[in-house]
Amino acid sequence: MTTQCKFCPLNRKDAFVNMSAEEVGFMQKFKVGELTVDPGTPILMQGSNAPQLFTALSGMGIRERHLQNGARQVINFVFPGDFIGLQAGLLGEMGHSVEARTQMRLCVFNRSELWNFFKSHPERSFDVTWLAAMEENFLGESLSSVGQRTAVEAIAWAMVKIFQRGQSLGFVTNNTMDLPFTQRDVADAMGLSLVHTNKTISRLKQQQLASWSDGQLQINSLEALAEIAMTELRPLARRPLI
Amino acid sequence: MTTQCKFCPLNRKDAFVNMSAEEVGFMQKFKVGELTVDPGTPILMQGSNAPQLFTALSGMGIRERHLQNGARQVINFVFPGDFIGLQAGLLGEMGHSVEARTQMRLCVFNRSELWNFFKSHPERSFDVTWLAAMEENFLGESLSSVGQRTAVEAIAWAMVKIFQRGQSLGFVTNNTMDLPFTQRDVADAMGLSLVHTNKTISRLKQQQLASWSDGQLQINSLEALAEIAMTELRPLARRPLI
DNA sequence: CGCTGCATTGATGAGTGTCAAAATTGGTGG
DNA sequence: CCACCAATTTTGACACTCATCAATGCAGCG
Repeated sequence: MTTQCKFCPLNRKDAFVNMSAEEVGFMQKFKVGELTVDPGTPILMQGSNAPQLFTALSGMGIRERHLQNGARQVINFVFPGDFIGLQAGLLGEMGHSVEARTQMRLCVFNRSELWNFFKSHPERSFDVTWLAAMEENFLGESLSSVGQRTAVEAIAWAMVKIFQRGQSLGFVTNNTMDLPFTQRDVADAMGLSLVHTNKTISRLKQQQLASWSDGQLQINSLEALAEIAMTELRPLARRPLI
Repeated sequence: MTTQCKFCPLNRKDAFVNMSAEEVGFMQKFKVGELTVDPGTPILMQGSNAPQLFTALSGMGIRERHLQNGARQVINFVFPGDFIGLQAGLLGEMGHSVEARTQMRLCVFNRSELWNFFKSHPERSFDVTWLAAMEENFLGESLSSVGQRTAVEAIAWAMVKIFQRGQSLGFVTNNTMDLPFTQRDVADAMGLSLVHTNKTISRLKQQQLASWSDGQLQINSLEALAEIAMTELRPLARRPLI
């Protein structure tokens, strides 16, 4: 027997909407197991018709999409609480791959149950849709970054977004959090070359705004970064857990 | 009394999943009216908390997002059958604006009814989520275009996507369809400058691949374009109508 | 100890952006 | 029907951000 949902460590974090005991009970039935994967492990493959859906319990990863010429676009970064596989669950095919960047613990659901989900628990299906809308919203912001922001602006924006997400999950102490991603990941996320990304990051470091080395991201002034990124610092909404 | 749903012209197109008479009846109650707007009219505003949701019945438009420095990212193009306002309906705030590019006829729903929707008609709420997942998928593709494709590739990609959508809606005759967008719209969609977009389009015209002038897009070889764009030509899935 | 992957740095050049102006189109009113 | 205006498209010249190439350093690891 895997860990019970009522002991789920995420449900206690205030980044998330708390579930009622009844809801937890229902989710428990929906859950079919737990999966732990090592860094680098592919979790879902672009184009695949995966039978399983996941919620990230711990660890981080990336969503990425490959083009025919080998180019890679990182769609976004995966944090604990993220729901993985919505596209497979609904469309029958993933538009992107998901890959672990740290060791990750995943809560596993059965895709075939998704429909029961909608039928019997409208609140929960509403939550799924809420997450989808949130994702759509975020991708719109990303698109604006890649399309309209300069390299510095884009990287400042990415740092702000990542850092805020980290804060909400309690990953930040002393303005510092662990970042398991490579500079190539960030470069591919912002549509920049690795070299230029590297140079841009060092520029931000010189300006004492943010430093990222040895897998540690330290932000000196989130406000200053947000200013550069032309984005507003707003507290993140509480997310529902699936 | 506005036009009845059972006479909705979209429901007959084979781009869409057909609704049962019972479903149509339910949607009829959900519908609160119809709205016709002129080209250039803003339909929803970024940041607004709109009380109404729409389904485009006819005409085209764009979703766009503005940055603080005035830059604009076109998120995507709106075609008949598209559901507009999901973010407002679920998140309470739009992440982007929607603006008409031709005269548009819109089916108007009341946002406050959305929850009843989920509660009483799981199939329909499933459809809403399906559309959200589809949108997420598309935005991932767009992100890849803006981030990884060159100017020619990106514009070829955009043409393929628009043309395919046009085909599925019956807008194409003689390999030609009406395009009410400006080159600036396309430029802002692909993260390119207006000038470079213009020159790239003329290059495609010289190569006899596609010509776009006088609001008419003519595609000579969709296959060749798709090849350049590094994308596969797959028939579009039937979309549910909301 | 020699891999291999990642970060870092310098040099060079190409793809795109910016600027500016002319050509074209469409709409409006005299 | 013509004159005028605004919006859009088109073209040319030039500048610059950013990509590419290449080499070095550095850490982890079998």
